[in-house]
Amino acid sequence: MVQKKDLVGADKAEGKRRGRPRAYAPDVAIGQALSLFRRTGYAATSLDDLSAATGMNRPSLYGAFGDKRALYIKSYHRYRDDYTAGAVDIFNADIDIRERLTRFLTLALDIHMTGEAGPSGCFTVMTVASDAIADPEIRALVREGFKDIDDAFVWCFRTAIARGELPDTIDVTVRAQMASAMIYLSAVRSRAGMPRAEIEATLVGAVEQLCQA
Amino acid sequence: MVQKKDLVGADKAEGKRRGRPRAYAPDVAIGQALSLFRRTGYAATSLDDLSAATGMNRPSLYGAFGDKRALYIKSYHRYRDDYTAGAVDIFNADIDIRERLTRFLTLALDIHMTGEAGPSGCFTVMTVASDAIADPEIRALVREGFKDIDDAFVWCFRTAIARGELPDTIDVTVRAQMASAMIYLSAVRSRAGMPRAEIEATLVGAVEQLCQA
DNA sequence: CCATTATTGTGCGAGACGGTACGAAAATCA
DNA sequence: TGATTTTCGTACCGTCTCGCACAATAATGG
Repeated sequence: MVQKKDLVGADKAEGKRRGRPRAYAPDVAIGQALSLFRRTGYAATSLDDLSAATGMNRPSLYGAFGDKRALYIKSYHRYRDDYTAGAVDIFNADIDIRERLTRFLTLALDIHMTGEAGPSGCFTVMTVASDAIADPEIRALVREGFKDIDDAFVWCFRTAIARGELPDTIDVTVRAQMASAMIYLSAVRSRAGMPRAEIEATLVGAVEQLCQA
Repeated sequence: MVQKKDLVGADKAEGKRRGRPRAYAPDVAIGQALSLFRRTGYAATSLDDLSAATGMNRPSLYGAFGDKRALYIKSYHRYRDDYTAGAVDIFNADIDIRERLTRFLTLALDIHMTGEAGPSGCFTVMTVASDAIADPEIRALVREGFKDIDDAFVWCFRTAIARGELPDTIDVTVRAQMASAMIYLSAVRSRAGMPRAEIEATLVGAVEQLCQA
């Protein structure tokens, strides 16, 4: 949970920094903060908890990332970056619609299932369900996140039509949003503690249903 | 937000109580607590907030419902009761599968859209996304809630097959869970602030898709 | 009219919380 | 070595938090 004090490698790109070296790697700390935020949510996660999880004391935490809200937003961006990194391969792969949807939903399930103390679910859904959604900036991030997923699935179905795998009579928008809904299902049920196999079976069945002509 | 001090009618069924009369109606207070919990979540809602929302001071709140956790659980039961009350009519109605699914999803959307300061979403999804999910009892309640909705949709599709509206070759379980997923979509997107018409259009399209032979 | 019962509401106390000031520590630079 | 720069880490502030003690209040019972 806590970073090692030595061998941080914080000064990888830039030349030797002037003062006392940092005892942490900022990107590692963000990852640990993200883990904790995902497990316990925004309000229930204290700065002391974050301090313990990152191995940084509160002032360092504040100095490096700003206040709790700023750290949360940085964690959110980290989450999104991790997510999209995994999605790129699926976009580029030369596979049919069933395979593509399956990979997307499996990727989501993988992410939702991660967590040191049980599955943590989807950070975006966590955020929308928290009081943090009252914050306009966070609200905008969340909506953007949902839209990106919708767009990804729209692209999937359009590509499938272009490849002749589905007729162009289907309602691409509706199918894409139903696929998004299956991600919400994965998020919610994984966090509720339902067994992975059960959720996976549902997703597989949904893919089949969504790929019907 | 705050209950009127007079004309409570707390002593409706039981005979005259002995001591000083209550300045609140317990069921009204639970409803107000539920509203607040739905808006701000478990951790971010303080007893002071609940006190202000119900018009009861903290000691009365504590004496009447126990601590915050107990009040949350009571609020959850209230939410479920309200929900199921609306669902009964839909179960009993002599309507086809499209109409039945539409009514269920519209009922869900109605609930998710309620809230004094914008849509509050689904209390069950809020709970699963909060740190309260670490509590075994609350966890069990949530899973039970999800299962009930699944079962309701399974019943819908089975009934549709029995009425000859759908072939018995469809995967009832998968379709039911996809319908549940559309409820999660309603919950998540309403709280994210997406316009009702947009969500409604998605639900309508999904019903059509789910009722395809 | 007084005792009894039940609730109200002020107000307290110990602790957690977010955030920050300030001196100690550890590096580089001259 | 000594000055400078940057970070670390203790210690602290004001506020909020939950939960409860205790007296005032308002009803009923005799």
